[in-house]
Amino acid sequence: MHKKGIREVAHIAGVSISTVSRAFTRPELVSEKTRERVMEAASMLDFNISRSATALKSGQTFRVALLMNEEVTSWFNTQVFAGLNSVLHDAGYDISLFQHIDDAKNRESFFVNLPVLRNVDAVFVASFAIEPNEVEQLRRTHVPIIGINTPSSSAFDASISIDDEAGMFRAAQHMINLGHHKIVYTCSAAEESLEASIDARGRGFVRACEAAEGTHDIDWKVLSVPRGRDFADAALAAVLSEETFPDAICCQMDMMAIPLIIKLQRHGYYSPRDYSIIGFDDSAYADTVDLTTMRQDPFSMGATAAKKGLKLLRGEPLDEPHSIVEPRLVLRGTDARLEPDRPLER
Amino acid sequence: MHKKGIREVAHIAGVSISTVSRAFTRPELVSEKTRERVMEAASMLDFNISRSATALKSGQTFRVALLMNEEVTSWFNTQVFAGLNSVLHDAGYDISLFQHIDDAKNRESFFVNLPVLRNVDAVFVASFAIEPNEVEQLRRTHVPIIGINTPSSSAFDASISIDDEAGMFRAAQHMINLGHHKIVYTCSAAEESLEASIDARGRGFVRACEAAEGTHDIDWKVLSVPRGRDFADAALAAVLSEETFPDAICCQMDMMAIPLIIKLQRHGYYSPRDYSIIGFDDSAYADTVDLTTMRQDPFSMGATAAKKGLKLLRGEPLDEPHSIVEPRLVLRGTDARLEPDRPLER
DNA sequence: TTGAAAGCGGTACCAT
DNA sequence: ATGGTACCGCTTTCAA
Repeated sequence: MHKKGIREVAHIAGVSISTVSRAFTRPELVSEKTRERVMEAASMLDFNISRSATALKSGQTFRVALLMNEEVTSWFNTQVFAGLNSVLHDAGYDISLFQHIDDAKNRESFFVNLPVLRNVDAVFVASFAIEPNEVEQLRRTHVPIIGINTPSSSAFDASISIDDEAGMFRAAQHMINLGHHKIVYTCSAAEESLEASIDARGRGFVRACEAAEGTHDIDWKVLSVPRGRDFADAALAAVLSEETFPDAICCQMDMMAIPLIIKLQRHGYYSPRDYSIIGFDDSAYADTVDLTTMRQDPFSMGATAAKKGLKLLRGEPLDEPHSIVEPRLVLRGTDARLEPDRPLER
Repeated sequence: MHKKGIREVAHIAGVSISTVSRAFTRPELVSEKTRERVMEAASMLDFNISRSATALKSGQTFRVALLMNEEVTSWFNTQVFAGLNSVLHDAGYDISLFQHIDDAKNRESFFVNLPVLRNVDAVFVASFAIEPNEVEQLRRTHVPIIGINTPSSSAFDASISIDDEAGMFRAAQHMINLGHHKIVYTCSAAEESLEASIDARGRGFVRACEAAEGTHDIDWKVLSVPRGRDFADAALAAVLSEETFPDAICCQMDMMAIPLIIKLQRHGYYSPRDYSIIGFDDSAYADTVDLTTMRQDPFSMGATAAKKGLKLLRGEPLDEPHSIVEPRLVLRGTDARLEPDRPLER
């Protein structure tokens, strides 16, 4: 009872290995009692069909690659991963996670060695742009490539993206509609080499402000701070060192907005009493600090991407290969109308 | 150029398939120029060694299972996953993620069908207890089983756990040393059926308080609220409805402490002015709210577990199969000495 | 309904 | 240094 292979099971059950195989994968082709005997023998020997062998025989790998910049531990990436896994795991696929593709070295090595070549059935790209030549490299895998929040979707077989620009446009518009005059957008600077999906948000802000300039008395400004650990503190400093404190702050993401709210309190500025602030994401603690924000749902984006990938793998047609989802304004407590005749007291 | 197998590469390079195989897996056994020819042919045909075939031949699956209760999206689980992946990915292993093993249905189905049987090289169990009979089931996989923050480590081949009880003991002790009199512990109630690692924290709190009763004038209490989405609000209500507001709050985790700090402000209670509060985890935003807390590092626990798993897979001995790590007190701004002669003003 | 046998794409032993 | 060749464990015709 040392070797627990399909042969041993077949032998114990008194059938051929073909029958054992069928008992597991196409039970309807095997007679009731034969199947029972097989299953009994199998559980006696702790036998189970080997996915490796199935994979080899079928030509599939039952594995997909997920490429992301930064860590999987960021809110967005975690949600996307969980969403993908929620669909793919049950479909029999494992996710091979390639992190930090934003790092030049990793990136180079990934696209040159292409470890996924012949080793995954599909590739998912989360949240960053890939260069045309990199797309070309990826194409060599000859498997479906699905984008999730990638700046351009043209290179992908399918994609799902959130409309970052429209979302932030809407956020800024909301601030403008509230009657605010001095509006700032706080963001961490875009990576030089690597356009991320998130950078579109800044454009939405600018567009909304420019569009409103004719009809509203507004003074707007983009406060861009370096990336890195303490981008929130940098943003705080940037805001506090403005000549006049803003009425309204649009934040690139909740992870920027939440620290700002908390730390501005220590400097005597309370929202919505002294200023309105709006985030983007609706991520952890947004509800706790009562943050008005633009909600997106990366978990469901991951799940949707996975479903598209699965269809592609089965050769089924996609009714909508490239979908765009709109973030939704979630009104909570950090936005308030600026009353023109009742100036802020401090 | 349709079939891009090892034979085609061998043919184009004018060598045998053995040589192609060696060129990839044992390059030092192949002459310089031969290797070049092989690699050229390979890249021409977009060829790469198939992991499925390697897996089949080697008897390994190059896959490990990660079992967790709840979602992978929780702070702890995400960090553990990332830590595991940081080591395992480069070692050539993918992680097959089984979530929600806390759900009775999933649990039953998992341990009965045992989908991992013969399909993973190791099993990692994150943060929950498994019953003796479940361990027995798992044992049928005949692969190393590694525990991460599992209440008992005896059933595992290796484990790494954080000393939750000692950590909270220390946290409570710190509050006591600060001179606080009325100390509460806020926690979400333990799952009936499923002892989680985290439940040991409550015991640490109780032990610290009981030990101090003789020498200190303290009044302590455990405030347990139901699990679920709004456990933090429930804890808030529990704290506010105490007969006297506590001097000190020990929280089961930062996710409890952070909302408490923020929401107690709205009720006029500020830390450390009106009370001290200490968390557990040092998770996201703990630094932002300046929370004094007990730090643990689940990422590195994941990485350590992965390294142990890898050693086990190689048959190497473990110098310390079961390790315990101590959480560390991180002093920040939410704890302060209670001055006996200067009672709290409000 | 069941069995025999040919691979799937590598690896590694044994020769040369 | 390189080639020939049995497998690894399963799936899937094709026959019986």
